[in-house]
Amino acid sequence: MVRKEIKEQRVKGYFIQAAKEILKGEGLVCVSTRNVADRAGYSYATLYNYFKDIKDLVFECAKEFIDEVRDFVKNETVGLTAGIERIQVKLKAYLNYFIQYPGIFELFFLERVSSMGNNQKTVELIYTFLDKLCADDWNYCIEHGIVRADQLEFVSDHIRFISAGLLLFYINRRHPQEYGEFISLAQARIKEILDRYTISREDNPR
Amino acid sequence: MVRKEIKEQRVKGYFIQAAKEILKGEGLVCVSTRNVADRAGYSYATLYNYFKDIKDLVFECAKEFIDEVRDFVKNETVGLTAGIERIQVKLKAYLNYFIQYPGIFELFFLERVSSMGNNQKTVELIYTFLDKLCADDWNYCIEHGIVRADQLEFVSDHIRFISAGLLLFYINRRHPQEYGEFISLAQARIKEILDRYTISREDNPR
DNA sequence: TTAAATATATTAACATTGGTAATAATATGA
DNA sequence: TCATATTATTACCAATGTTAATATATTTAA
Repeated sequence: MVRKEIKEQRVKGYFIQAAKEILKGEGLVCVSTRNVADRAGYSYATLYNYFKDIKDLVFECAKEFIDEVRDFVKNETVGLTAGIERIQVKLKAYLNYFIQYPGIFELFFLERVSSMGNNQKTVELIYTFLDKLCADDWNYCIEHGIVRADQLEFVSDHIRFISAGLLLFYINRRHPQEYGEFISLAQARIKEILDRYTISREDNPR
Repeated sequence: MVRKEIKEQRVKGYFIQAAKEILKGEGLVCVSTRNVADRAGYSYATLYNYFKDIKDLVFECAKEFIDEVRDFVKNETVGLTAGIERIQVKLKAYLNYFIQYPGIFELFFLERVSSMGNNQKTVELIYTFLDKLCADDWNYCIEHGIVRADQLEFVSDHIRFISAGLLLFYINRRHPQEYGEFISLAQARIKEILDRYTISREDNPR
């Protein structure tokens, strides 16, 4: 019966919505069965009719947040054409999203892998997400001789590590203390990496 | 009375020792009042006569682990003289320590800042630790014109961010999957950064 | 040395978690 | 309408952090 599945998806959605709201507002630590169920308008035990356990629910949220980050970044880059400059804008938006919702940074990068059970696919999705986000731009850069194809992996990995490191210290350790300082620091650092691994237009033979 | 304080320190030490063992072996998640007290040979409530709460105990451990990492790194660099090569060796040892004891990485970098209460000094100690570890070497490099003084902060920060990012993805996300791959990746990346910000001996005017 | 005072440790209890099983309520189909 | 299947809830359990009351050592003073 299809009607049954529609209903099931609907109720699942209520729980996911509630958990997402808590994650965004109060962070992972506040996502408890009681808390989520209260907000969804159900008893906490009902949650177990729709999710294996609380981690299962949290990872359903993660999946949806991936789309949300993508949309957020897309929204910040409307009208821009592919290339190094757009990578910088995308990265800024990417960092800003996690600063706005530290709970989601926590969920994406800090949550213990042990607690993810069989959600390895979601973990992989998160890991490769930044690369996919900038894939068009990297392709453009390679096609136009702005980045050497054999250096692509190194530079994109480098940016991934730096971004995670920056966010980790800013969100989790308050270094630097001010947002303005963080963002200018981050941008300078990203610019430096991109400069290092790109061939400027003047030098570009084509 | 001094005797009283000696005894107090002694019992405190038993709890800290027990907690450290659990942290090293099973990680932060297993450090519970009951678990620690059992291992220390006391009731769980006794713990509260010596520590404000469980986080207080955990941060006492953190302080001791800082010394432990320092010793570990020192031990791996006996006989080496100050300079870029020693920084590389120190960084390798630093990374290896956290890979050997992921629970301590978790404690140092992943534990929520909110749960640290008034231990801001310890947080600061952890944050500046890597710089202090390499301070002699950086000084040597500046004095010998190997590193430009005005670039020191940038490069040492860069290394901090990259190290944290590398460890985060390896320990918490299993990327890359193999230790061998991780260490060669990490070393290549650190070497690249150091090369970029150092003036090679041949180029060195002195 | 022994009784009072102090310090230390333990038990009992509470609240909050995640999670399960039995039960109640509701919807579905003949 | 009534039996059946589905869905939600209550009542529980075990583990956690934490506190208060109580028991047990230890020290101090007579």
